[in-house]
Amino acid sequence: MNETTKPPASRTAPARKRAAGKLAQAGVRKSEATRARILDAAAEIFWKKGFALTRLSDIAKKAKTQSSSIYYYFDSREAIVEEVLRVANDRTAMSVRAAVEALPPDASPRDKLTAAIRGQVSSVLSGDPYTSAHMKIFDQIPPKMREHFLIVLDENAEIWRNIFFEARQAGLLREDLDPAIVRLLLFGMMNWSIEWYRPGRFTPEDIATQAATILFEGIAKS
Amino acid sequence: MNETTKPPASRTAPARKRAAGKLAQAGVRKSEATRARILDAAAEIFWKKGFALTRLSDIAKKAKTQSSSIYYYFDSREAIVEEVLRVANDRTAMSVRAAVEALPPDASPRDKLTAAIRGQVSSVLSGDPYTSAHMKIFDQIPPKMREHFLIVLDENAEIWRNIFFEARQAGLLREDLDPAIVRLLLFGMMNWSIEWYRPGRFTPEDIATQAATILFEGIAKS
DNA sequence: GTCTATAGATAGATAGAC
DNA sequence: GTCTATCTATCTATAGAC
Repeated sequence: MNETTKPPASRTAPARKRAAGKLAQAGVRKSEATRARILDAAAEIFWKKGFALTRLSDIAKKAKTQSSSIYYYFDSREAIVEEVLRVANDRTAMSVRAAVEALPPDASPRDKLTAAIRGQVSSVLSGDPYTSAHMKIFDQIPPKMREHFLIVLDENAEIWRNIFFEARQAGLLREDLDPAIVRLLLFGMMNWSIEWYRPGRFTPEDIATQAATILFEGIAKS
Repeated sequence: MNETTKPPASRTAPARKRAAGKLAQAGVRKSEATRARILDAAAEIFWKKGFALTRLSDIAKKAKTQSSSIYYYFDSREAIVEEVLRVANDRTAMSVRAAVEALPPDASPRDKLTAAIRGQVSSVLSGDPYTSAHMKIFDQIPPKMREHFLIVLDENAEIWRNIFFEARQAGLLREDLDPAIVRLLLFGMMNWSIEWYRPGRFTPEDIATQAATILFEGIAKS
Protein backbone atom coordinates (compact mmCIF):
# COMPACT_ATOMS: atom_id res chain seq x y z
CA MET A 1 0.00 0.00 0.00
CA ASN A 2 3.00 2.25 0.44
CA GLU A 3 6.66 1.84 -0.30
CA THR A 4 7.40 2.35 3.37
CA THR A 5 5.58 -0.87 4.24
CA LYS A 6 7.98 -3.17 2.46
CA PRO A 7 9.84 -5.58 4.70
CA PRO A 8 13.08 -4.27 6.25
CA ALA A 9 16.29 -6.10 5.48
CA SER A 10 16.43 -7.43 9.02
CA ARG A 11 13.28 -9.54 8.76
CA THR A 12 13.89 -13.13 9.77
CA ALA A 13 10.54 -14.95 9.62
CA PRO A 14 11.60 -18.31 8.15
CA ALA A 15 8.64 -18.71 5.85
CA ARG A 16 9.28 -15.31 4.30
CA LYS A 17 12.75 -16.41 3.32
CA ARG A 18 11.27 -19.39 1.56
CA ALA A 19 8.81 -17.25 -0.38
CA ALA A 20 11.54 -14.83 -1.37
CA GLY A 21 13.64 -17.74 -2.53
CA LYS A 22 10.91 -19.01 -4.80
CA LEU A 23 10.30 -15.60 -6.32
CA ALA A 24 6.86 -16.79 -7.41
CA GLN A 25 5.54 -13.66 -9.08
CA ALA A 26 1.84 -13.97 -8.30
CA GLY A 27 2.59 -15.50 -4.91
CA VAL A 28 4.79 -12.60 -3.89
CA ARG A 29 2.03 -10.22 -4.78
CA LYS A 30 -0.60 -12.02 -2.77
CA SER A 31 1.85 -12.37 0.06
CA GLU A 32 2.59 -8.66 0.06
CA ALA A 33 -1.10 -7.84 0.00
CA THR A 34 -1.83 -10.04 2.99
CA ARG A 35 1.11 -8.65 4.86
CA ALA A 36 -0.09 -5.11 4.19
CA ARG A 37 -3.58 -6.02 5.36
CA ILE A 38 -2.18 -7.34 8.63
CA LEU A 39 -0.05 -4.25 9.12
CA ASP A 40 -2.92 -1.86 8.35
CA ALA A 41 -5.19 -3.75 10.74
CA ALA A 42 -2.51 -3.69 13.42
CA ALA A 43 -2.00 0.06 13.08
CA GLU A 44 -5.70 0.71 13.47
CA ILE A 45 -6.12 -1.51 16.50
CA PHE A 46 -2.98 -0.26 18.20
CA TRP A 47 -4.38 3.22 17.68
CA LYS A 48 -7.75 2.40 19.21
CA LYS A 49 -6.81 0.02 22.01
CA GLY A 50 -3.19 0.75 22.78
CA PHE A 51 -0.23 -1.56 22.73
CA ALA A 52 -0.86 -4.01 25.54
CA LEU A 53 -4.60 -4.38 24.97
CA THR A 54 -4.17 -5.27 21.32
CA ARG A 55 -4.48 -9.01 20.77
CA LEU A 56 -3.16 -10.87 17.80
CA SER A 57 -6.65 -12.26 17.45
CA ASP A 58 -8.01 -8.71 17.05
CA ILE A 59 -5.52 -8.01 14.31
CA ALA A 60 -6.20 -11.32 12.62
CA LYS A 61 -9.93 -10.75 12.67
CA LYS A 62 -9.70 -7.30 11.12
CA ALA A 63 -7.22 -8.57 8.53
CA LYS A 64 -9.48 -11.52 7.76
CA THR A 65 -6.95 -14.17 8.64
CA GLN A 66 -5.92 -16.28 11.66
CA SER A 67 -3.68 -15.45 14.58
CA SER A 68 -1.38 -18.27 13.66
CA SER A 69 -1.17 -17.12 10.04
CA ILE A 70 0.29 -13.84 11.21
CA TYR A 71 3.44 -15.73 12.17
CA TYR A 72 4.02 -16.49 8.53
CA TYR A 73 4.59 -12.76 8.02
CA PHE A 74 5.97 -11.56 11.32
CA ASP A 75 8.25 -13.10 13.89
CA SER A 76 6.32 -11.77 16.84
CA ARG A 77 3.82 -9.27 18.10
CA GLU A 78 6.64 -6.85 18.80
CA ALA A 79 7.90 -7.13 15.24
CA ILE A 80 4.51 -5.85 14.08
CA VAL A 81 4.62 -2.86 16.41
CA GLU A 82 8.11 -2.08 15.32
CA GLU A 83 7.12 -1.94 11.69
CA VAL A 84 4.05 0.16 12.41
CA LEU A 85 6.23 2.67 14.22
CA ARG A 86 8.81 2.62 11.47
CA VAL A 87 6.21 3.44 8.85
CA ALA A 88 4.69 6.14 11.07
CA ASN A 89 8.06 7.81 11.60
CA ASP A 90 8.74 7.77 7.87
CA ARG A 91 5.40 9.30 7.05
CA THR A 92 5.61 12.11 9.57
CA ALA A 93 9.17 12.96 8.60
CA MET A 94 8.16 12.95 4.96
CA SER A 95 5.15 15.19 5.62
CA VAL A 96 7.34 17.78 7.36
CA ARG A 97 10.05 17.61 4.74
CA ALA A 98 7.61 17.87 1.85
CA ALA A 99 5.95 20.94 3.35
CA VAL A 100 9.28 22.69 3.78
CA GLU A 101 10.67 21.68 0.42
CA ALA A 102 7.57 22.90 -1.38
CA LEU A 103 8.57 26.44 -0.40
CA PRO A 104 10.52 28.67 -2.80
CA PRO A 105 14.26 28.48 -2.15
CA ASP A 106 14.36 32.02 -0.72
CA ALA A 107 11.69 31.34 1.89
CA SER A 108 12.30 33.03 5.24
CA PRO A 109 13.03 31.04 8.42
CA ARG A 110 9.59 31.98 9.65
CA ASP A 111 7.97 30.62 6.48
CA LYS A 112 9.93 27.41 6.87
CA LEU A 113 8.96 26.98 10.49
CA THR A 114 5.32 27.66 9.65
CA ALA A 115 5.41 25.12 6.86
CA ALA A 116 7.06 22.54 9.11
CA ILE A 117 4.34 23.04 11.73
CA ARG A 118 1.70 22.56 9.06
CA GLY A 119 3.42 19.38 7.91
CA GLN A 120 3.70 17.94 11.38
CA VAL A 121 0.18 18.82 12.55
CA SER A 122 -1.42 17.57 9.38
CA SER A 123 0.43 14.29 9.85
CA VAL A 124 -0.55 13.98 13.51
CA LEU A 125 -4.21 14.84 12.91
CA SER A 126 -4.62 13.23 9.50
CA GLY A 127 -6.37 10.20 10.92
CA ASP A 128 -3.71 8.01 9.35
CA PRO A 129 -3.75 4.84 11.46
CA TYR A 130 0.06 4.59 11.49
CA THR A 131 0.85 8.09 12.71
CA SER A 132 -2.12 8.00 15.08
CA ALA A 133 -0.97 4.68 16.48
CA HIS A 134 2.52 6.09 16.89
CA MET A 135 1.28 8.95 19.08
CA LYS A 136 -0.92 6.64 21.08
CA ILE A 137 1.41 3.76 21.83
CA PHE A 138 4.85 5.32 21.90
CA ASP A 139 5.13 5.33 25.66
CA GLN A 140 3.45 1.98 26.05
CA ILE A 141 6.08 -0.05 24.27
CA PRO A 142 8.92 -1.94 25.99
CA PRO A 143 11.79 0.37 27.02
CA LYS A 144 14.28 -1.27 24.64
CA MET A 145 12.10 -0.50 21.67
CA ARG A 146 11.36 3.01 22.87
CA GLU A 147 15.05 3.75 23.10
CA HIS A 148 15.54 2.60 19.54
CA PHE A 149 12.78 4.82 18.22
CA LEU A 150 13.91 7.77 20.29
CA ILE A 151 17.06 7.65 18.19
CA VAL A 152 15.01 7.52 15.00
CA LEU A 153 12.87 10.41 16.24
CA ASP A 154 15.98 12.35 17.08
CA GLU A 155 17.33 11.85 13.59
CA ASN A 156 14.06 13.12 12.18
CA ALA A 157 14.25 16.13 14.52
CA GLU A 158 17.37 17.25 12.65
CA ILE A 159 15.23 19.26 10.24
CA TRP A 160 13.61 21.06 13.18
CA ARG A 161 16.96 21.82 14.75
CA ASN A 162 18.18 23.28 11.48
CA ILE A 163 15.13 25.47 11.09
CA PHE A 164 15.45 26.75 14.64
CA PHE A 165 19.15 27.40 14.09
CA GLU A 166 18.39 29.43 10.98
CA ALA A 167 15.66 31.32 12.83
CA ARG A 168 18.06 32.18 15.59
CA GLN A 169 20.75 33.28 13.14
CA ALA A 170 18.17 35.50 11.49
CA GLY A 171 17.39 37.12 14.84
CA LEU A 172 13.89 35.67 14.98
CA LEU A 173 14.37 34.09 18.40
CA ARG A 174 14.34 36.07 21.64
CA GLU A 175 17.57 35.76 23.60
CA ASP A 176 15.80 34.74 26.81
CA LEU A 177 14.41 31.56 25.25
CA ASP A 178 16.31 28.31 24.85
CA PRO A 179 15.91 26.93 21.31
CA ALA A 180 15.78 23.31 22.46
CA ILE A 181 13.12 24.03 25.09
CA VAL A 182 11.09 26.04 22.60
CA ARG A 183 11.28 23.22 20.10
CA LEU A 184 10.08 20.70 22.69
CA LEU A 185 7.25 22.94 23.89
CA LEU A 186 6.21 23.35 20.27
CA PHE A 187 6.25 19.59 19.86
CA GLY A 188 3.97 19.42 22.87
CA MET A 189 1.45 21.75 21.26
CA MET A 190 1.53 19.75 18.04
CA ASN A 191 1.75 16.17 19.25
CA TRP A 192 -0.59 16.43 22.21
CA SER A 193 -3.32 17.77 19.91
CA ILE A 194 -4.29 14.21 19.04
CA GLU A 195 -5.46 13.85 22.64
CA TRP A 196 -8.21 16.40 22.19
CA TYR A 197 -8.69 17.19 18.50
CA ARG A 198 -11.93 16.02 16.90
CA PRO A 199 -12.92 16.96 13.34
CA GLY A 200 -15.56 19.67 13.41
CA ARG A 201 -15.43 23.42 13.61
CA PHE A 202 -11.67 23.51 13.09
CA THR A 203 -9.41 21.76 10.60
CA PRO A 204 -5.87 20.55 11.27
CA GLU A 205 -4.74 23.55 9.23
CA ASP A 206 -6.58 25.86 11.62
CA ILE A 207 -4.84 24.22 14.55
CA ALA A 208 -1.47 24.57 12.85
CA THR A 209 -2.17 28.24 12.13
CA GLN A 210 -3.13 28.98 15.72
CA ALA A 211 -0.08 27.12 17.01
CA ALA A 212 2.18 29.09 14.66
CA THR A 213 0.56 32.37 15.70
CA ILE A 214 1.13 31.60 19.36
CA LEU A 215 4.68 30.49 18.69
CA PHE A 216 5.66 33.65 16.81
CA GLU A 217 3.56 36.36 18.39
CA GLY A 218 1.85 34.98 21.47
CA ILE A 219 -1.74 35.52 22.47
CA ALA A 220 -1.42 39.16 23.55
CA LYS A 221 -2.71 41.94 21.37
CA SER A 222 0.28 43.95 20.22
CA MET B 1 -0.18 9.75 53.71
CA ASN B 2 -2.59 12.32 52.30
CA GLU B 3 -6.22 13.08 52.87
CA THR B 4 -6.88 12.44 49.22
CA THR B 5 -5.95 8.78 49.64
CA LYS B 6 -8.82 7.90 51.92
CA PRO B 7 -11.28 5.39 50.51
CA PRO B 8 -14.10 6.79 48.37
CA ALA B 9 -17.69 6.16 49.43
CA SER B 10 -18.13 3.75 46.56
CA ARG B 11 -15.66 1.17 47.81
CA THR B 12 -17.15 -2.28 48.08
CA ALA B 13 -14.39 -4.67 49.11
CA PRO B 14 -16.21 -6.95 51.54
CA ALA B 15 -13.36 -7.18 54.02
CA ARG B 16 -13.15 -3.42 54.27
CA LYS B 17 -16.79 -3.24 55.32
CA ARG B 18 -16.04 -5.69 58.07
CA ALA B 19 -13.10 -3.66 59.34
CA ALA B 20 -15.12 -0.45 59.28
CA GLY B 21 -17.85 -2.20 61.23
CA LYS B 22 -15.45 -3.21 63.97
CA LEU B 23 -13.98 0.28 64.24
CA ALA B 24 -10.92 -1.24 65.87
CA GLN B 25 -8.83 1.86 66.46
CA ALA B 26 -5.34 0.45 66.09
CA GLY B 27 -6.50 -1.91 63.36
CA VAL B 28 -7.94 0.89 61.28
CA ARG B 29 -4.69 2.76 61.51
CA LYS B 30 -2.59 -0.20 60.43
CA SER B 31 -5.10 -0.93 57.71
CA GLU B 32 -4.88 2.61 56.39
CA ALA B 33 -1.11 2.50 56.44
CA THR B 34 -0.98 -0.73 54.47
CA ARG B 35 -3.52 0.57 52.02
CA ALA B 36 -1.48 3.73 51.49
CA ARG B 37 1.66 1.65 50.97
CA ILE B 38 -0.08 -0.35 48.27
CA LEU B 39 -1.39 2.76 46.58
CA ASP B 40 1.98 4.51 46.67
CA ALA B 41 3.66 1.44 45.24
CA ALA B 42 1.02 1.17 42.53
CA ALA B 43 1.46 4.80 41.50
CA GLU B 44 5.18 4.38 41.16
CA ILE B 45 4.99 1.21 39.13
CA PHE B 46 2.21 2.48 36.90
CA TRP B 47 4.40 5.48 36.24
CA LYS B 48 7.45 3.41 35.34
CA LYS B 49 5.90 0.48 33.48
CA GLY B 50 2.55 1.73 32.26
CA PHE B 51 -0.88 0.34 32.94
CA ALA B 52 -0.91 -3.03 31.21
CA LEU B 53 2.64 -4.04 32.11
CA THR B 54 2.10 -3.44 35.81
CA ARG B 55 1.48 -6.70 37.64
CA LEU B 56 -0.20 -7.04 40.98
CA SER B 57 2.87 -8.98 42.04
CA ASP B 58 5.06 -5.95 41.25
CA ILE B 59 2.88 -3.76 43.40
CA ALA B 60 2.75 -6.33 46.19
CA LYS B 61 6.51 -6.71 46.20
CA LYS B 62 7.16 -2.97 46.43
CA ALA B 63 4.50 -2.62 49.12
CA LYS B 64 6.00 -5.56 51.03
CA THR B 65 2.87 -7.66 50.94
CA GLN B 66 1.27 -10.41 48.81
CA SER B 67 -0.76 -10.18 45.62
CA SER B 68 -3.67 -11.87 47.33
CA SER B 69 -3.49 -9.48 50.28
CA ILE B 70 -4.13 -6.61 47.94
CA TYR B 71 -7.65 -7.91 47.47
CA TYR B 72 -8.35 -7.16 51.10
CA TYR B 73 -7.98 -3.48 50.26
CA PHE B 74 -9.09 -3.23 46.64
CA ASP B 75 -11.72 -5.02 44.63
CA SER B 76 -9.56 -5.31 41.53
CA ARG B 77 -6.56 -4.06 39.65
CA GLU B 78 -8.73 -1.45 37.99
CA ALA B 79 -9.95 -0.16 41.33
CA ILE B 80 -6.33 0.61 42.20
CA VAL B 81 -5.76 2.53 38.98
CA GLU B 82 -8.94 4.46 39.51
CA GLU B 83 -7.86 5.62 42.92
CA VAL B 84 -4.37 6.55 41.71
CA LEU B 85 -5.91 8.71 39.01
CA ARG B 86 -8.37 10.24 41.45
CA VAL B 87 -5.56 11.27 43.77
CA ALA B 88 -3.51 12.58 40.85
CA ASN B 89 -6.38 14.72 39.59
CA ASP B 90 -6.94 16.16 43.06
CA ARG B 91 -3.30 17.00 43.50
CA THR B 92 -2.89 18.74 40.15
CA ALA B 93 -6.10 20.71 40.58
CA MET B 94 -4.99 21.72 44.03
CA SER B 95 -1.57 22.79 42.81
CA VAL B 96 -3.11 25.06 40.18
CA ARG B 97 -5.69 26.48 42.55
CA ALA B 98 -3.15 27.11 45.29
CA ALA B 99 -0.84 28.98 42.91
CA VAL B 100 -3.66 31.24 41.74
CA GLU B 101 -5.14 31.82 45.17
CA ALA B 102 -1.77 32.82 46.58
CA LEU B 103 -1.92 35.93 44.41
CA PRO B 104 -3.20 39.25 45.77
CA PRO B 105 -6.90 39.73 45.04
CA ASP B 106 -6.20 42.46 42.49
CA ALA B 107 -3.84 40.32 40.40
CA SER B 108 -4.15 40.81 36.66
CA PRO B 109 -5.46 38.09 34.32
CA ARG B 110 -1.93 37.69 33.03
CA ASP B 111 -0.58 37.18 36.54
CA LYS B 112 -3.27 34.60 37.19
CA LEU B 113 -2.56 32.73 33.99
CA THR B 114 1.16 32.76 34.71
CA ALA B 115 0.56 31.43 38.20
CA ALA B 116 -1.74 28.71 36.91
CA ILE B 117 0.91 27.61 34.41
CA ARG B 118 3.46 27.46 37.20
CA GLY B 119 1.07 25.39 39.31
CA GLN B 120 0.32 22.94 36.54
CA VAL B 121 3.89 22.49 35.30
CA SER B 122 5.27 22.09 38.79
CA SER B 123 2.67 19.39 39.39
CA VAL B 124 3.39 17.60 36.12
CA LEU B 125 7.17 17.72 36.56
CA SER B 126 7.29 17.36 40.34
CA GLY B 127 8.22 13.70 40.19
CA ASP B 128 5.16 12.91 42.29
CA PRO B 129 4.35 9.28 41.46
CA TYR B 130 0.62 9.95 41.28
CA THR B 131 0.66 12.87 38.87
CA SER B 132 3.45 11.26 36.85
CA ALA B 133 1.48 8.03 36.63
CA HIS B 134 -1.58 9.98 35.55
CA MET B 135 0.25 11.52 32.59
CA LYS B 136 1.78 8.20 31.65
CA ILE B 137 -1.21 5.88 31.80
CA PHE B 138 -4.16 8.09 31.02
CA ASP B 139 -4.55 6.84 27.50
CA GLN B 140 -3.71 3.27 28.39
CA ILE B 141 -6.72 2.66 30.59
CA PRO B 142 -9.97 1.02 29.47
CA PRO B 143 -12.25 3.41 27.54
CA LYS B 144 -14.99 3.36 30.19
CA MET B 145 -12.61 4.59 32.82
CA ARG B 146 -11.08 7.17 30.52
CA GLU B 147 -14.49 8.66 29.85
CA HIS B 148 -15.14 8.97 33.54
CA PHE B 149 -11.88 10.79 34.17
CA LEU B 150 -12.33 13.02 31.15
CA ILE B 151 -15.35 14.40 32.97
CA VAL B 152 -13.30 14.91 36.14
CA LEU B 153 -10.57 16.59 34.10
CA ASP B 154 -13.15 18.82 32.48
CA GLU B 155 -14.47 19.87 35.87
CA ASN B 156 -10.95 20.73 36.92
CA ALA B 157 -10.49 22.72 33.72
CA GLU B 158 -13.15 25.15 34.92
CA ILE B 159 -10.51 27.27 36.59
CA TRP B 160 -8.63 27.52 33.29
CA ARG B 161 -11.73 28.48 31.39
CA ASN B 162 -12.45 31.23 33.91
CA ILE B 163 -8.95 32.61 33.66
CA PHE B 164 -9.10 32.64 29.87
CA PHE B 165 -12.50 34.29 29.99
CA GLU B 166 -11.15 37.03 32.24
CA ALA B 167 -8.14 37.45 29.98
CA ARG B 168 -10.35 37.87 26.97
CA GLN B 169 -12.60 40.36 28.78
CA ALA B 170 -9.50 42.32 29.68
CA GLY B 171 -8.48 42.44 26.02
CA LEU B 172 -5.45 40.23 26.56
CA LEU B 173 -6.42 37.73 23.87
CA ARG B 174 -6.05 38.37 20.14
CA GLU B 175 -9.33 38.19 18.28
CA ASP B 176 -8.03 35.74 15.70
CA LEU B 177 -7.36 33.07 18.32
CA ASP B 178 -9.97 30.72 19.76
CA PRO B 179 -9.77 30.58 23.57
CA ALA B 180 -10.56 26.87 23.76
CA ILE B 181 -7.92 25.97 21.18
CA VAL B 182 -5.36 28.17 22.87
CA ARG B 183 -6.11 26.53 26.20
CA LEU B 184 -5.66 23.06 24.71
CA LEU B 185 -2.43 23.99 22.93
CA LEU B 186 -1.17 25.38 26.23
CA PHE B 187 -2.11 22.11 27.91
CA GLY B 188 -0.05 20.36 25.24
CA MET B 189 3.03 22.43 26.06
CA MET B 190 2.60 21.75 29.76
CA ASN B 191 1.47 18.14 29.88
CA TRP B 192 3.69 16.80 27.13
CA SER B 193 6.75 18.13 28.94
CA ILE B 194 6.87 14.97 31.03
CA GLU B 195 7.77 13.11 27.85
CA TRP B 196 11.06 14.93 27.51
CA TYR B 197 11.87 16.80 30.70
CA ARG B 198 14.78 15.54 32.78
CA PRO B 199 16.12 17.38 35.82
CA GLY B 200 19.35 19.17 34.94
CA ARG B 201 20.09 22.52 33.43
CA PHE B 202 16.50 23.69 33.71
CA THR B 203 13.99 23.53 36.55
CA PRO B 204 10.24 23.04 36.18
CA GLU B 205 9.94 26.75 36.99
CA ASP B 206 12.20 27.57 34.03
CA ILE B 207 10.00 25.48 31.77
CA ALA B 208 6.88 27.20 33.08
CA THR B 209 8.48 30.60 32.52
CA GLN B 210 9.44 29.79 28.94
CA ALA B 211 5.98 28.40 28.24
CA ALA B 212 4.37 31.53 29.65
CA THR B 213 6.69 33.76 27.62
CA ILE B 214 5.79 31.93 24.44
CA LEU B 215 2.12 32.02 25.28
CA PHE B 216 1.99 35.76 25.89
CA GLU B 217 4.60 37.16 23.58
CA GLY B 218 5.80 34.45 21.23
CA ILE B 219 9.38 33.72 20.28
CA ALA B 220 9.89 36.71 17.99
CA LYS B 221 11.89 39.70 19.11
CA SER B 222 9.50 42.63 19.36
C1' DG C 1 -0.05 -19.86 2.51
C1' DT C 2 -3.74 -21.21 5.66
C1' DC C 3 -5.94 -24.00 9.13
C1' DT C 4 -6.57 -26.90 13.50
C1' DA C 5 -4.83 -28.11 17.66
C1' DT C 6 -2.26 -27.32 21.44
C1' DA C 7 1.82 -26.35 24.12
C1' DG C 8 3.57 -23.26 27.57
C1' DA C 9 3.43 -19.45 30.42
C1' DT C 10 1.41 -15.96 33.14
C1' DA C 11 -1.60 -13.29 35.78
C1' DG C 12 -6.02 -11.91 37.98
C1' DA C 13 -8.91 -13.51 41.31
C1' DT C 14 -10.86 -16.70 45.03
C1' DA C 15 -10.98 -20.13 49.04
C1' DG C 16 -9.89 -21.06 53.33
C1' DA C 17 -6.49 -21.91 57.11
C1' DC C 18 -4.37 -19.33 60.62
C1' DG D 1 -5.19 -9.00 58.17
C1' DT D 2 -1.99 -12.22 55.96
C1' DC D 3 -0.55 -16.51 53.87
C1' DT D 4 -0.62 -20.83 50.84
C1' DA D 5 -2.70 -23.07 47.32
C1' DT D 6 -5.22 -23.10 43.35
C1' DC D 7 -8.78 -22.14 39.90
C1' DT D 8 -9.68 -20.14 35.60
C1' DA D 9 -9.01 -17.51 31.77
C1' DT D 10 -6.28 -15.73 28.27
C1' DC D 11 -2.72 -15.06 25.14
C1' DT D 12 1.63 -15.73 22.50
C1' DA D 13 3.77 -18.88 19.87
C1' DT D 14 4.68 -23.49 17.67
C1' DA D 15 3.71 -28.05 15.28
C1' DG D 16 2.10 -30.15 11.62
C1' DA D 17 -1.67 -31.46 8.32
C1' DC D 18 -3.45 -29.86 4.04
